[in-house]
Amino acid sequence: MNELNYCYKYPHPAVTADCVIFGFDGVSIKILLIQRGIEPYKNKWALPGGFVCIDESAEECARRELEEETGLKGVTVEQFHTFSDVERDPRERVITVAHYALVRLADVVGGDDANAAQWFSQTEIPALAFDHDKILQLALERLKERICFEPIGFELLAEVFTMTELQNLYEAILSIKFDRRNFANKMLKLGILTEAEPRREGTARRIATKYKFNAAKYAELKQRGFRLEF
Amino acid sequence: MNELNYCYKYPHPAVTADCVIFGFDGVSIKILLIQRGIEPYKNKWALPGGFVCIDESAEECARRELEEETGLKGVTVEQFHTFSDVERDPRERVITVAHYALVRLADVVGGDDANAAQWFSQTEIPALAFDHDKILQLALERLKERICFEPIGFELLAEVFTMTELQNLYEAILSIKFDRRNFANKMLKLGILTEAEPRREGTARRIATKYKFNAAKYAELKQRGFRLEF
DNA sequence: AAAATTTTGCGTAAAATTAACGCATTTTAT
DNA sequence: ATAAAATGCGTTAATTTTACGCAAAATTTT
Repeated sequence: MNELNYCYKYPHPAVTADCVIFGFDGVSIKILLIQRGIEPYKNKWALPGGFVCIDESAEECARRELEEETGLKGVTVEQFHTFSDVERDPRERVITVAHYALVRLADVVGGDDANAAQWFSQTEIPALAFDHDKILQLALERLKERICFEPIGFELLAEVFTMTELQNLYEAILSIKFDRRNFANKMLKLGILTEAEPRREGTARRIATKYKFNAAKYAELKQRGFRLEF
Repeated sequence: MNELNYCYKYPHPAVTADCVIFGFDGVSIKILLIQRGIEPYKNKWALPGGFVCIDESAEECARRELEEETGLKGVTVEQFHTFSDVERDPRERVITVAHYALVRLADVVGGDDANAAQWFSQTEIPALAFDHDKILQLALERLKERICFEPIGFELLAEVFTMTELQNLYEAILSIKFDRRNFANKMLKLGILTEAEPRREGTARRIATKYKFNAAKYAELKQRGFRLEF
């Protein structure tokens, strides 16, 4: 079975969906890559992704391929750009819809049995297959822009976190240092954080306050036309 | 010649590029639509656009189709979303890369001979073919977001304009009223406007100052990491 | 032509926000 | 035990935003 069964009056490009998956280890941003098992670019590292089936949307494809290649399930991906240069792929004309997502590193361990999926720091990233370097670069830019206006950062942290952890995340993504006290004031004034545990009394104080992201409050504020900013 | 000459091992979707073209008549935002001459949706209004050829990028296709269908030449379009729902088109699986652009209405008149291309105000827009209503709606949202951070509005005005014209444009896009004096101060403080004509002396003063957008100055500021905001 | 209205330029003052930093105590690392 | 870093709770000055006044020039209406 190697027949060419799908025929059209005009040439059709193939369409793929690729994923840039971001994680955070407490210090720096991580990116999830897979090692290709077949030609072209065999053994090269690449973004997870694959061909869009005829009965699924690009987003559905991105999620399916992500699970197949890395074991990551139920991730909410969002498209950020479509790459349509004519010579992107040596095999045939391929247009790719690039997506990104933020995941908790803790949720990932163990998903990668058969597959060579691995997290890389930005500094460790090897040369990637196809034009995936370019795709990754744009994803990083969009992540920076996005985190300034929407509270997507919380998706990278554990459900409960300290203000310092949150600040480290923002500093890692934006490559900016904030004043600790001003950062905390700004975040708290937004009104989208809730204290997660009652503060301890008496003896042991001076333990960092734990917070949760309050999605309900954010949704309410957003509807009233409110905007995050950093 | 109606043969199916282009054959593949797996099914391939068709890919199109569509354009949301914005104009401004001094009072309200206009959108350029074309009337379809063939089925499906024959005689319905739709966004300019068409099938991506095998040797052109989506952006190149958008520009080509725009010229073919409306006579508009040399427009810089920018993609903003790819629509890939399975049932978008009754003929076959079609994925579309949606673009938008801002043009000066003055530059357009006369381009539309053979084609039924027409400008519509937001309130006049009829039900559109395919999912083009959805595409247009997202384009409007993106335009609002974008104009808050990048000086794209100048592309809609004549080269030389008054502060009041600029304010009217912002108010039309954002559906917000600004204080005239505060708006002018904010715009001038950005440092991206240049006075276009020397102000008249003596007798006739009190004629609105004319400005030009200073692209060079904006480029310089942007490189230093500066951000527009409204 | 006169009167009324709108547009334009040039401000000011109060309110709100941002930015820079102090300090004592507790926890963690050496 | 000692040094270094983290945490909570502020203050103050500079900057930015917001609301609005007023008179001259231009425009529209009567």
